[in-house]
Amino acid sequence: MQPTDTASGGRPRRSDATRAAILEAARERFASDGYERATIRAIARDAGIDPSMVMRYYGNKEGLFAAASEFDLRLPDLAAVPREEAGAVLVGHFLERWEEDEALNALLRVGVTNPAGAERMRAVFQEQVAPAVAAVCPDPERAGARAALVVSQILGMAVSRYVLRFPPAAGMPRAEAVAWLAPTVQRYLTAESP
Amino acid sequence: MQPTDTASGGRPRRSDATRAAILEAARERFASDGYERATIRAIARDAGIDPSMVMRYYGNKEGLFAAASEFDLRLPDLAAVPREEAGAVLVGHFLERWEEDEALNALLRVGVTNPAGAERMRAVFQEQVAPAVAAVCPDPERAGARAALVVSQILGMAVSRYVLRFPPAAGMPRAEAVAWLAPTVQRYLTAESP
DNA sequence: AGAGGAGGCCAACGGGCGTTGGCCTAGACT
DNA sequence: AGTCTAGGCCAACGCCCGTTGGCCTCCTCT
Repeated sequence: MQPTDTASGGRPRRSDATRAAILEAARERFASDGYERATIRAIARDAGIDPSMVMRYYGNKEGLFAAASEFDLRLPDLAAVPREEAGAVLVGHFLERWEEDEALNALLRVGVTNPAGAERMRAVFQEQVAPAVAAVCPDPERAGARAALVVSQILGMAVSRYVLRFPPAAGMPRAEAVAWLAPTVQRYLTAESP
Repeated sequence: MQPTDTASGGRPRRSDATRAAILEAARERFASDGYERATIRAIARDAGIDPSMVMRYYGNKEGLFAAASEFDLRLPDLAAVPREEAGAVLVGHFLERWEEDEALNALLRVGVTNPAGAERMRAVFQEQVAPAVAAVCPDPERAGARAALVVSQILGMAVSRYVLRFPPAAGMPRAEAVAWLAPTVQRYLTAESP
C-alpha cells in the first residue's frame, strides 16, 4: 500500500517535490478554469509528470481538489485591534490574501459550480470566519448572521474584482476599495441594528 | 436554410413550443449545474426532444447559452423614487428578481466558470446596472465605481444566499437582508466619499 | 389532391475525459 | 554488492460529450 497522506511527521520522501509540483499546478488550474475544465491531464502536463501519478498520490480528482483547496485564511484576532478599526483591518486582510493566494480564487470558482466545493466553502466560513467575527460582535447569538453579512460584502467584491473583472472594480486601487468597504463591514460587525 | 433566430416579427412557427421548452430546460440546467455540467443531452431529455433539435435551433452549446441567458433586470427608475429610499428599493428589487428568475442564477454560475459567461455579465453590468446607478449618483464621472460597489454587495449576498447557501445568509428573511444591505447600497450610491 | 418543406428521431463519429494496471528504473537499505 | 521498493511512464479501457447527416412524417400551401 502506498502512503498518500501529506507526510505528517514522517521523514521526507523522495517524491515530495513532485507532490508539491502537482499541488501547485492544480491550484493554478482550478483557480483559472474551475473544477470541470481543470483536467488532470493538463495539471499533470503543467507539473511535468504523468497523469497517473496524480491518481497515485491523491486518489482521484476530488481528492486532488480537497488537497489543493486546503488553506488557512490566517484571519487576524479582531479582539486585538481597536474596535473601530476592525472593519478596515478585516477588509484589508481579505483583499491582500486574495491577491497573494490563488487557492482562494480556486475555491471560489469551484464552490460556485461544484457541490463539494460549496461544502468546503461552508466549512471555511463556519470554522474560520464565524469565530473571528464572534470575537468582536456585541451579541453572540447573532454572530452567525453578522459573519454572513461581512462575507457577503467581501465575497461580492472578490467576485467583481478577481473573477468577473468588472472594469471599475478590477481597476479600483486596493486602498480605495478598502476605504469604501471598511465602514460597511464595520457596521455589520458592531452596529446594534440595521 | 433553417431560420434559427427568435422570430422577430415573423408569424408563429409550429416549433415555437419546442423552442420554448428547450430554453426553459436550458435555464434550469445552467442555473443548477453551471455551463460544463449542463449537458445538451440532459437539456434535451428535460425538454422531451432529441439532442439534435437543440443544435438545429440554437447552433451549438454556446448559442444555446446565449439565448438562455438573455434577460432583463427590469431595474426601476431610481430617479423616480425618493432619494433616500433608492438603496432599499434597489436591494429589494434585486433579491426579488433573483428569487423569481433562475436565469440570474444561471448567469452567475456560468459567469464564474466560463469566459463567455463572464463577458455577458460585464455586458449586463454596463448596459443595465451602470445607467440605473448613474441616474441617482451625484458625480457622473464616478458612476462606474459606484455601480461596481453596489453590485459587489448585491452579488455577494446573492452568492452567499442562493449559490453557496451559507446557513445564516440562506435562512435570513428577505426583509432582514434588505434592512441590513439598504444603508450600504444607499451610501455607495450617494455618499460624497467613503 | 399533390408537393414541398418544416419538425422530428436515430445512429454514429471523433475526441477528451478520469481512471487502471503493468512494466521499467534507480535510489536506499542491509 | 545485492535486493527491494518507491517513483515514474506508457498504453489502454470505458464512458460521455458535442456535433453531424440521413431519413421519415405530417402539416400547410397551392
